[in-house]
Amino acid sequence: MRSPARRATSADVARAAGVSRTTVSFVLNNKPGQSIPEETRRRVLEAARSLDYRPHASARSLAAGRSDVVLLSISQLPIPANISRFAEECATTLAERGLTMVLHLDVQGRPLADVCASVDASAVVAMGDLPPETTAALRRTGVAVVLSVGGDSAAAHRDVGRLQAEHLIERGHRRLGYALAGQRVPRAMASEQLLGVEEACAAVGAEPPTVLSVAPRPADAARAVALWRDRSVTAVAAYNDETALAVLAGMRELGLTAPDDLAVIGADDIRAASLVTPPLTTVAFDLSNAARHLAEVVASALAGGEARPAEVSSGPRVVRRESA
Amino acid sequence: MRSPARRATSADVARAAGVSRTTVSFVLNNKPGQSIPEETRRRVLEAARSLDYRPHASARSLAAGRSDVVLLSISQLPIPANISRFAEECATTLAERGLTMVLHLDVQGRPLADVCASVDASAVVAMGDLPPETTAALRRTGVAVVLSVGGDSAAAHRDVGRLQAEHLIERGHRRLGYALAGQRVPRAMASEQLLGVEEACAAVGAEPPTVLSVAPRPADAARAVALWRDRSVTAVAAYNDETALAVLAGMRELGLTAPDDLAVIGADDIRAASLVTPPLTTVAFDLSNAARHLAEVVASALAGGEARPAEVSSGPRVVRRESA
DNA sequence: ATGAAAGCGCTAACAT
DNA sequence: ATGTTAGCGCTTTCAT
Repeated sequence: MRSPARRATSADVARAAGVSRTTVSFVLNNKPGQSIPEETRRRVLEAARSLDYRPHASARSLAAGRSDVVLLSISQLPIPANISRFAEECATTLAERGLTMVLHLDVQGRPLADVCASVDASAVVAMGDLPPETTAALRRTGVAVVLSVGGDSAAAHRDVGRLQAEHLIERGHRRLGYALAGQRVPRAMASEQLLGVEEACAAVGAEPPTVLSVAPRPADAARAVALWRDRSVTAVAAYNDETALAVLAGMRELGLTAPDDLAVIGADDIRAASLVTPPLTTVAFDLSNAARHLAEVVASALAGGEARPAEVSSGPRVVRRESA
Repeated sequence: MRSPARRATSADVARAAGVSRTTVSFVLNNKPGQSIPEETRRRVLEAARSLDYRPHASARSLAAGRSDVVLLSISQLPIPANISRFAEECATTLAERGLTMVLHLDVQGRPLADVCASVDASAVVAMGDLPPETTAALRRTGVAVVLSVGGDSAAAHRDVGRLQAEHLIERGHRRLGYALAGQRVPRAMASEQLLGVEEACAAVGAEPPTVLSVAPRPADAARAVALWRDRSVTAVAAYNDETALAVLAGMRELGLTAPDDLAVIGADDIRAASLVTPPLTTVAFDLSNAARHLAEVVASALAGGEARPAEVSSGPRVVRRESA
C-alpha cells in the first residue's frame, strides 16, 4: 500500500532549498524588481528540478487571476492542412512566451464561452468570424483577449483571390469563373477571396467572375463546368484545392482537359494538388509568419498591451503547375 | 471609469438565492445523497442563470483535486480528416458527461506532461503510441487517466490492412505490395495495418507483401512502382489515401494505369480520393463509434472506474471505386 | 534580500 | 436541510 505519490508543491521546493515559498515563487517566475542572490536562485532552481516540480495550474491561476491557456477555436472540419500548420506554429511561438495553446473544434452545439470557462482560457483566437454576442459572452466569462483571424479584418484571403485572378489574367484569360465550395465554409473568408478576384478583374477591365457553387462530386462539378463554358468562361479560380480538384474531375467527366479547355487554379497547396493529373496550379499561403505574428499579439496583449486585431498577412504566392 | 465587471461567484449566487454557498455547490453539482427541497433548488438555479454564473474552473479543480479537462494529443500533421471527425465525436460525447476535451498538437519539442500540467488535464488520450516514460511522467504530473488509441492495443488498423489485402486477393492478385508513408507517422498504426495485410496474405498462402516507402512525390513513387513491377507485384495497399495518390501519380509518370497495370487501394477515404482519375478504391473507417466508446471509457475511468485501454474497433469497410 | 500572512473561488467534512 | 469551517497551492502586499 504505497503512498499516493503526491505531486511536489512549492512548499516542498522551499523546504528543499531552505527558503520560503515567497522566494521560490519569485525565482521561478523571475519576478522583476527583486534582487535575489545568484546563490539562492541556483539552490531554488536545483531543488525544483530535482523534485520534478511543476506549478499546479489551477492554484496558480486562481491566485494570479489569469491562466496561461490560449484557446484556438476552429470551425472548419476536417481541419485544413494549412490551419494545422498555423496552429502548430502558433503553439510553438506562444510556448516560448510561457503560454499553452490548445485547439477547440467549434462544431458542437456548445457555447464557446462554456469551453473557455472550463479550460480557464485567458485568450481565445478564432479562425473565421465570431458573432458579436459570442465575443461579448467571452468577455463576460473573463477571457482577456479575443481575436479572430480570417475574419473581416484579415486581408489575407483577398490577396489570395487577387493572385489567383492575376495569374489567370496574365495567361490571357478574360472571362473568369469562381468556384465556391459547396459546403459550410467561413463566409468572410470566401467572400474576401472572391472580392480579390473581382478587384483583379476590374483592374484590367474584365467582366466580373461568374460565381458557381460546386460540391465535391464530379457530377456536380460537371454541371458547373458546362455552365461556365456556356458563358464562355475560360479559366476558373476555386475557393480551395479540393474544390479545384472537383472542377478538374468534372471536366474529365465531360472529356475536357486543363488548362486548354478550361484553366483551373486552386488555393491551399494541399498534398494531393501535386499528385493529380494535371498537377494543380494553386496559391500557397504560408500561415507560419502570420502565426508567429498572431502569437506575439496575443502574448503582449496578455502581458498588458492592447489587443489589436493584427493585420495578418500570409504572404501568398502562386505555385505554378500545369492546370493553369 | 466603469468597474471591471467582476465575474459572478458562487457567493453572489448564494446571496441572490438567500442560501449558503454550500447549498449552491450542492445543487449546482447535484450532489447525490442530499435532500434539497425542490423550491430551494429552483431558487438557486434561477439565481445562477440570471447572474450568468459559471464556476471558476481553477478554483473548482483546486478544491476538488481534479479538473474536467481531457486532452487529446495528436501527433500527425496535417491532421487527417478522420481524426478530426474522431476528435469532434469524442468532444461531444465527453461534453455530455460534463467533460471538456481540447486538442493538442504533439509536434513541438515540449513534453506532453508540461502541456497537461498547464491546462490541468485530468485525462489524456493520445492518438498513436505513448513512450512508457511519457506515460510515467504524465502519471507523476497527476493525470489520472492515460489512454492511447491506435497504439498497440487497437486492433482497428489491423482490420484495415486485412480488408485492403482481402479486397485485392479477391480480385485475383497474389503478389502484393505495401506502401509505407514516406513521412513521420505513428509507427504502431502503420505496423498494425501492415500486419493485417500480412495475415491476409498468409491466410491464402500468398507471399508476404513487398514493403516500400513512398514519399508524396510522383518521382519517388515512380521509383517504387518500378521496383514493385520488377518483383511482379500486381497490386498495392497503401498506408493511407495520400500515399495511394502518390503511387497513382508515380504510375502515371511511367505511363501505367490502375487497376490494369497495378491495382491500388488506399485507406481513409479523403475527399480527393473520389476526385482523381481513376477514382481511388479505399478503406473507409468510421471512427465515430470508436470515439463514443472511448469517451465513455475516459468518463467512467474519471468517475472512479478502471481505465481499460478499450478495444477500439472502427468498423472499416472498403469503398470500391476504380483503382482496384 | 527574505519571510509572514492574507486571500483567490471553490468543495467537502462536520456541525447544527 | 442548511450552514460553518477549513483547506486546495499559489501569488503578492507588506514587514522585516
